[in-house]
Amino acid sequence: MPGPPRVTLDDVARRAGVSTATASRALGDHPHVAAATRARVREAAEALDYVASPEATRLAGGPTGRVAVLVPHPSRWFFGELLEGLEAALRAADLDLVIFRVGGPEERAAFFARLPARRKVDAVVVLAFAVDELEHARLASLGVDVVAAGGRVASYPSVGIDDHVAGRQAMDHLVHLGHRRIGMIAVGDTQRSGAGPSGKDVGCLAPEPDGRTSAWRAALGDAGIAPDDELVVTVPWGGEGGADGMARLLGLRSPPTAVFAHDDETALGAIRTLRRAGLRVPEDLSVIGVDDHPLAALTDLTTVAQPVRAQGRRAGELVVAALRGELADGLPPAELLPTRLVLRGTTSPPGAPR
Amino acid sequence: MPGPPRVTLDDVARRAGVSTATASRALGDHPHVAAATRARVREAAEALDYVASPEATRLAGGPTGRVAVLVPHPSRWFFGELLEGLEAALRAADLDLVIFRVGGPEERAAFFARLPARRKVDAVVVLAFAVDELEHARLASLGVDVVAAGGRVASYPSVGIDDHVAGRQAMDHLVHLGHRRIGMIAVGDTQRSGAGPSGKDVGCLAPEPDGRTSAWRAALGDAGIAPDDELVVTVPWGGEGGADGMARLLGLRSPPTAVFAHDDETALGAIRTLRRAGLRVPEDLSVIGVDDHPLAALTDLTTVAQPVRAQGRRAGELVVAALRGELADGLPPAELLPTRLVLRGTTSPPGAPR
DNA sequence: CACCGACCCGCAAGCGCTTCCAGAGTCGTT
DNA sequence: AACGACTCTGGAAGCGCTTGCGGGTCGGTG
Repeated sequence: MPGPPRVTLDDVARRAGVSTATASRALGDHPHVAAATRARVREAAEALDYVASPEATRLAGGPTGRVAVLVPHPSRWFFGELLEGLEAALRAADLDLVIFRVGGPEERAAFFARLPARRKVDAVVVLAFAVDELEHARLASLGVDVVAAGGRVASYPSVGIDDHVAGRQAMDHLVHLGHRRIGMIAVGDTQRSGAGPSGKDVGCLAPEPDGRTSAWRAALGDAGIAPDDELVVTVPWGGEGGADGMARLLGLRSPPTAVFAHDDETALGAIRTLRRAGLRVPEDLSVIGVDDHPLAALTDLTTVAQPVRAQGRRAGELVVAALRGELADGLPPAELLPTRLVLRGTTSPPGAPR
Repeated sequence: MPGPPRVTLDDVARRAGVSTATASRALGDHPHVAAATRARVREAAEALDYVASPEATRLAGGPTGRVAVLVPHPSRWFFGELLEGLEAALRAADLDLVIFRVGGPEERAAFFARLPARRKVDAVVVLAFAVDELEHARLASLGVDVVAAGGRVASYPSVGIDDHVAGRQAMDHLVHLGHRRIGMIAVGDTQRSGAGPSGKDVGCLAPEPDGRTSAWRAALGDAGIAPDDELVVTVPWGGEGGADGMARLLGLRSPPTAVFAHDDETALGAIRTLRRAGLRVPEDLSVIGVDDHPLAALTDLTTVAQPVRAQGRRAGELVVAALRGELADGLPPAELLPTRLVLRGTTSPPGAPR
């Protein structure tokens, strides 16, 4: 399968009647190339349907035009959405996106040990997971720019949401409705959360209070309610986790009248448990999540919406800026996109139909 | 950001006391290299933590080690899952996955017009969408192998499920429960469905009866029920589409007692409409979908499960085989993975509580 | 004991592109 | 009118690796 005869830069140059060097400069937007010449070369390239060989470009010192993205779970809505935004932004800048799945600890270890992205990309985007010191060092050894999206990793430019604020939006809503005993289903999946909002460390492997959980505590405190740690259960990510968490909460001597779930899928799991237990939502128990997953609208779930795709897009833009060397030095920028409470049918005042 | 000083093959060769050529052959498992020499070179490479520059390797005649994947909607579970399986299979073969989003017609046109993958990849994987003749030609001009996953594209090796069989599993279940008036919510999104099961054409843009819809008709026929075309509504993909479809079905003079939705998300949308209309599921109306989306389990939705990730993985394996030139000539293989009815709580005999 | 393969190995020619360096014009200035 | 300062372009040297080709070595034959 030799494919069609490849068009080389020399072909373009010849057709445009210039040298290879000039052709290269013309195509590369270098200064000191007459506008007319540049146009002629462009035209020739266009006519020949020329595409530079990434290998040769890179070998000769140029950029690869590729960026790697480290994604824990491509099949989850959150990551898919992030990926979609990222791809759009990078594609607009003519960059290709190479994906590397780093799900479980083994895959993760394998990735950082072998560093398969080595010398293949110009930048790396880390999607929503904490990076420990060792990993940070390995990444640094790649010698490329790194950007984090969907979560914060101190020391890298990043874009995400303020988990604490999002958590407050959810909790305050519950508190305003009159709930006093509010449970929280936290997710222990470190893959999912980034470093804490004030995380000074490179990463956080210890389950240091994540923003959403700290919001639970703070909201309660502000309302003059003593936080009861029994009301916080930590489960693995996913619907089943949420279901388990709810079951545990229901098993308490004094169950909550409302539950703040780490995210929508967890919330949906919690709701299934409630339904199976014969409890009505929101009459008997209110539930709120975070994300505004498309299925939240379908299941009438009250939630705190976050602009996921926009986070991906913005991260892509940061990458482009970094590659152009346009990123200001000093503190890496940490952009926080706004979240918004979306009222639907799974929350109501305690003990009262909506 | 120059990164660490790179170790070249020459360094390794020098350390092993051989020429670059020999070092290359030793590392590349070529014949005609003395075992002792090979060992010495290996050792030197190991000691120096040598990693070949993929660029140089490729430039010198090798393959790129990259494969492109064309995906319509990365954020949808179905595609994410496909991607995940694909990535795993390719990574195992040391191939990188470059993603190209080809959602709307414009993006699609842009992709095929610019053919950005040209010379950048060794193969292309098309995820679950039909390819028209023009596109097929463009793809062919890339001179690379093409594989389809999650849907069939005649003329390319592919892996997917038999939509007709899956549809029959769903429909037969409904028929066996005693339903006589069964509606179908089909999805008009051509992105989602591949060519019809008997598609001889390269692609199918016209909404030729897709497998699931033909199954609706066939199952009814086999049960001695005259198919009423009024009961088939076509909607755009997604929960909202499903909700609309259900509303239309409910508006019929004689509404169905059961509904077969194209997929789980559509089914979930349909259920929302039912709930809002005050109808109970499955007591008043049964609903079944296809996919076994993780949220189907959470919402207790009866469905026909399909092994999505496996489809991706298998497609990856086909790519690897193709790259090795191991694919038998002649008819491109079209693998069909099995689907399975998953009984849950949204179906029951008509007019009777479960 | 001379001769022929089989085996290994080194030399060197690229793969396609970027970039340093220098040459040839073109202007503007004193 | 002459000279420096630029602007634009071409020549050529790699980037790191693969591979065809030819020259040594060695063991095995007649």
